[in-house]
Amino acid sequence: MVLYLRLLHVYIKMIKVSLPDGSVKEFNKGATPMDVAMSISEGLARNVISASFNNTVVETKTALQEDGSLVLFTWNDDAGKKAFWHSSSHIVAQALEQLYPGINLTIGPAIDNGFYYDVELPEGKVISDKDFSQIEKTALEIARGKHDFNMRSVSKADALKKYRDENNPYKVELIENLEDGSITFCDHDSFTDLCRGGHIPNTGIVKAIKILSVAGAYWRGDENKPQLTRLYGISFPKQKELTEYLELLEEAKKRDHRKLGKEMELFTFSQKVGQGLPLWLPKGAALRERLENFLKKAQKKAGYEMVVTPHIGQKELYVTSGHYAKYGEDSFQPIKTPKMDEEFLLKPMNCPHHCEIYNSKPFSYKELPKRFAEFGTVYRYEQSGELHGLTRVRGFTQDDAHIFCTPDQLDQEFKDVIDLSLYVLNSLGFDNFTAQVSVRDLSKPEKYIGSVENWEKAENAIINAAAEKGLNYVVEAGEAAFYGPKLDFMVKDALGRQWQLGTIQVDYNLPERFELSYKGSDNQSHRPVMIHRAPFGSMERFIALLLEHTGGNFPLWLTPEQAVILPVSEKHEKYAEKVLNSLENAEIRGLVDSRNETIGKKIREAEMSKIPFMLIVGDQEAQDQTISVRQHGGEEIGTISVEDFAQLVKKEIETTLKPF
RNA sequence: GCCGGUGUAGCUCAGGGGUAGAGCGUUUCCUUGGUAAGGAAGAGGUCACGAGUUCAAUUCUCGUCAUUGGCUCCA
Repeated sequence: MVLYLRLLHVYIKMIKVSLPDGSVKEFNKGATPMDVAMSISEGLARNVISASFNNTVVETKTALQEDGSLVLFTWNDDAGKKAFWHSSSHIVAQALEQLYPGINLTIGPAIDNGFYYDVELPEGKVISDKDFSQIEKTALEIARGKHDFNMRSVSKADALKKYRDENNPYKVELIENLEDGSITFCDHDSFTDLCRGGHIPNTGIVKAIKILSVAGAYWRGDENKPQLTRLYGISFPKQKELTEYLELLEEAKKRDHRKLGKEMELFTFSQKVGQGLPLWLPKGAALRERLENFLKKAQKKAGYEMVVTPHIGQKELYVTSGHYAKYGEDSFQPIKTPKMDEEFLLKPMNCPHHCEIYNSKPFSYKELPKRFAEFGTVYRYEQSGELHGLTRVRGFTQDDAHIFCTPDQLDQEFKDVIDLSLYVLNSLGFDNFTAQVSVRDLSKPEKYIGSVENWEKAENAIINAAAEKGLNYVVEAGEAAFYGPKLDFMVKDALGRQWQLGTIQVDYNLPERFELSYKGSDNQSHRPVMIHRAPFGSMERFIALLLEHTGGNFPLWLTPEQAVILPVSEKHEKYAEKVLNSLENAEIRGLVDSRNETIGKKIREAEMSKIPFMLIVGDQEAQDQTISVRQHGGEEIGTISVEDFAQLVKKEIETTLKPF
């Protein structure tokens, strides 16, 4: 019977299309997603720009040949935007072909915010931002032509011939890696491009195109291959949306930590000191101290012990750890001493030092885990082009700690570190982070040291812990450190770029290399497991992201001077001090002597420093034993008593800094 | 390291082959004890650095350094 029905379907050329709402509709074989949209409503048909059929991206005019599930996408769907932006990259490519005859196109995918196209320009040509408006204009003219996007299959031989004739080695390379029969081109207007599909119906839907930037990008991401010119762009179905997007970018720039750091006098750089070596100004140093104390407190409760190690170590130390072999050449070069053959390296990480601390005395299994913590400043010779404000520097301080434990304790320790990391992120208002589990690239075993067995153990331990803690995590192959897999907490900056903050890494290799051991209950010597971890990651990057997230408006307890108390004349100073003293229990400081300064100036200074609470103390207040409290920005909270204010501050601190 | 951009007063920026400008800030004085207050007067720049072209370079060219958007990298 079933067979009969199926045959009947084939006979009358009908297909069943199931839709996301669960409904199933019948259509003539060869119906397109656009036909399906039309059958639902005209409005939907006007807005549908892309579709997926049986989980494969299709065009809106792809003829459906079999039963299956169909999802229609509009501009409001991510998949719709992808199709829109990818189609836009075709339009821009056509504009580039018109403007730069002899150009070689390579690839032009959609990305999270827009699209890019990698091209090889004709000899001697460059594109700079001055050329953007011309490209945008040309692309828009093409778009206005309302040209349909049409897919067609091409044989491998024909495809190769086309691009060999055009002398485009990049497309040839791409096609050579494709299977004959699966190769498709996409045409619109007079333009043709190798493409696997996913386009909007026609170019006319694209109403606004903006070229955002130009950059160099290596072919296939390989720095040994030719460098192409990459144009980044974005497009919208309405001009207004482009304007809004550009305004959003402007807003984001205001939260740039480099701008805020300068305004708030937190840190600076000096050409004389050197590239990528931040100088912390008094207010920035105070902020760092606050953060350090916050973490130290939590770590103390979690059973960590502080240690201190020097900033340099003998070369031999890093040869033992394996870091020298891996990074020696590309690092700050050894420091010589008057003695022959004696070389020291600036420490690029704290682990080897901490291993030697562990080695300073024998441990029983009863004493484990040992948790050694240090705010350790390290130096890494990052490529000059990679330096970026405080997020990528050459000298930075890790909130580092190494946990030495028995294999049995690993799971629990790892989970405890996850808890600590989450506590840190949550306390400081980072709610939008993702967890990334970085594992080996199995195809490149030469990149990693240590036994396969240990790697598998470590990777499983991390994935289990992440799953059990309910983290929203992704697994990235090939992102592991050379000595072990890791779990990183990723946070986006103001412009949406992802940065790694906290990190937790399982390491079976260093204990091996440093011959670490403990005496087990069986009276035998055993190898401990090591966890590297840094909940902030580095003070520098963490503060950078904290600035971009808060726009500089920190929770009360974080600012160097949380409250300014402004006695308006000498006779009120005693009273101001009383206010101060009553607040001191709540960790408030910062009496500013304002005797010889005008009120307005002090207020201005306070506001510029983004101090969230300001107290003005005068006759009235002294008499009533009250304070008038204003929040940053000038909004008056009200008049309250000294005691109430102290309570308010205490409450603020308690709610912000939940006990760990 | 590579491909683009940028570098002018403390900050934000304009200018442009004839050795410099604005706003804000800063200094002094006056006014005002109350929320980025008003008035007056001043200070402050080898126009990142070096070389070249030129009668003349801050301006044009090249190099260096720094910075910035990407790529590669990220212990």
